[in-house]
Amino acid sequence: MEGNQGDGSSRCYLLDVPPVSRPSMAAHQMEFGYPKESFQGLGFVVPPHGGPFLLSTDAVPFTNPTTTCWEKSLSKPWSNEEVGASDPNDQTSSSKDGDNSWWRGSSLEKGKVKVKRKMREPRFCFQTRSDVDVLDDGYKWRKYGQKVVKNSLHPRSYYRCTHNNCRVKKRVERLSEDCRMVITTYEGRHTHSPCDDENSSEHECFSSF
DNA sequence: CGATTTTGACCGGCGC
DNA sequence: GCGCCGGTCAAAATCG
Repeated sequence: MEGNQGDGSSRCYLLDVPPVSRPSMAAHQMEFGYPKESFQGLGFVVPPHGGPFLLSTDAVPFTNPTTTCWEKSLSKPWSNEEVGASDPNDQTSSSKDGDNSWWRGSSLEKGKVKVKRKMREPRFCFQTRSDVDVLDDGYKWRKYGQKVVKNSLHPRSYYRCTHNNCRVKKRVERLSEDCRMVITTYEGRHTHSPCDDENSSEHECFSSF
């Protein structure tokens, strides 16, 4: 167990999103409460365009008592078999096997080895207090599944970035103890900037990182 | 009409 | 080896 997942670059952060938060938070998004350097210091893998994911309009700093930040313990160490590079920053690893077709890629040879796609993608887990499930982080997501998981009363939703070359995924689930708390887990890194998706001028600020 | 969501089935990994 | 569980696929339904 140990020694294998110490590397798991999964971090969790707790943010506090005011109840008025709407699916369009991005309209008035702002950087977390802290500079992106903070994330890097924590082992955060910053997406190509800069900072990680922008979420809350009311992000609280780590020093705030209501904020928790923990490293997500992975039951599965995301075996990084050969996906090699072992460096999540190595973007080539993600572009080599997927040739951008996440939706058709595996439809073929269904009976065969599905894929050894157990690559260790960087994962960030945010715990936010919000009444909306999907926080608008500037990217466009498409839901591809929903599952009821064992330890949670609420179903977990699976989303993928709709951008062509981007295979970033995210899982969204609510805490069973507190249905106002939403846990969003991002997996992978975007190969594009948010405004690339939305092409809505509102997001231009994203690319400034 | 195209894009997105829903939903059940399928598959692989892991624990027992 | 078997069963459980999480994650993904894909067809159908729904939405804009």
